[in-house]
Amino acid sequence: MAARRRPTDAELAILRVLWAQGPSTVREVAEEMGREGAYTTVLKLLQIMTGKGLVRRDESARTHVYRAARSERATQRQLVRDLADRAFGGSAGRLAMQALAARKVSPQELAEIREWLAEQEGQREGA
Amino acid sequence: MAARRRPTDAELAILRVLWAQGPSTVREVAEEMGREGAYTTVLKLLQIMTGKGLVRRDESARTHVYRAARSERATQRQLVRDLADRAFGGSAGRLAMQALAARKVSPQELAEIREWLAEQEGQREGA
DNA sequence: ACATCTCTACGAATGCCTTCGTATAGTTTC
DNA sequence: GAAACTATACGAAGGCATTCGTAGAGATGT
Repeated sequence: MAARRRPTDAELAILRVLWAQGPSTVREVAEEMGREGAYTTVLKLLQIMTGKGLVRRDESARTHVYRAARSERATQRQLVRDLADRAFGGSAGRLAMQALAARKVSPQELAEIREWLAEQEGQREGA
Repeated sequence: MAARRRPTDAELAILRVLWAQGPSTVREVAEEMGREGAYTTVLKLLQIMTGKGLVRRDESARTHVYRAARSERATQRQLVRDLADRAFGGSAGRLAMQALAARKVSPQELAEIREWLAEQEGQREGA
């Protein structure tokens, strides 16, 4: 198995479009990205990403359709783990704390965290 | 002012040593990093990092002493913001949730999060 | 003084990322 | 069927990251 590398910036930008729009053609991706992506640049990136296994390509039609190989969720988890390892001594908890301190957190997110915390405590008591 | 770029992997590895050990010579950094860093490689990196403003160099002695220009905290915050922007639509809260889901969180970290949450709610009620 | 050790500086090689231009082939329109 | 359009493939350039070798200045020990 190949060691998993994290997506580069340009690759991530493309993945974001694919996650938001679902399977897309080169043109659809390029247009969504606006001036940031000349058509052939996006095409080249998608070809490279296909080689890396970051996206899957449907070649049944002449105009190929690309989709993200891994879910947004899974990719986010990978990126978080990676950052935790590189800059937080492997501690996801400390990373989370920095994230909470770094920006305003919406009420909804606050509720989710409260819920998560309650879940954790429930497990603790249950054990 | 130059736009702030995030430290590369190799740069971050060196910064970790400087944060842990405090101001250090090239040799001290290289030895701490073990076989990962041939002496001149570390030297070159530190020279480049000096140019970028990532580290400060004390040249008063023949053997230069390097220290991190920014605190570990501040750098972590920058990296978290950066990742939030690139992969979480700018939402630090969602990043935090993924971090909490990604790895086991220690009891101490759990306590810190509980504390943070209480603080948030206190602010809300106080307002 | 000489050999030896340590330090910095510099250059160059390698490889990846990103971008874009051009070639080529299939499709549509008149 | 010719022209115009749209698609993929490919190559190459430019830049940055990373690594290491070598040169040369300064210190040290005998």
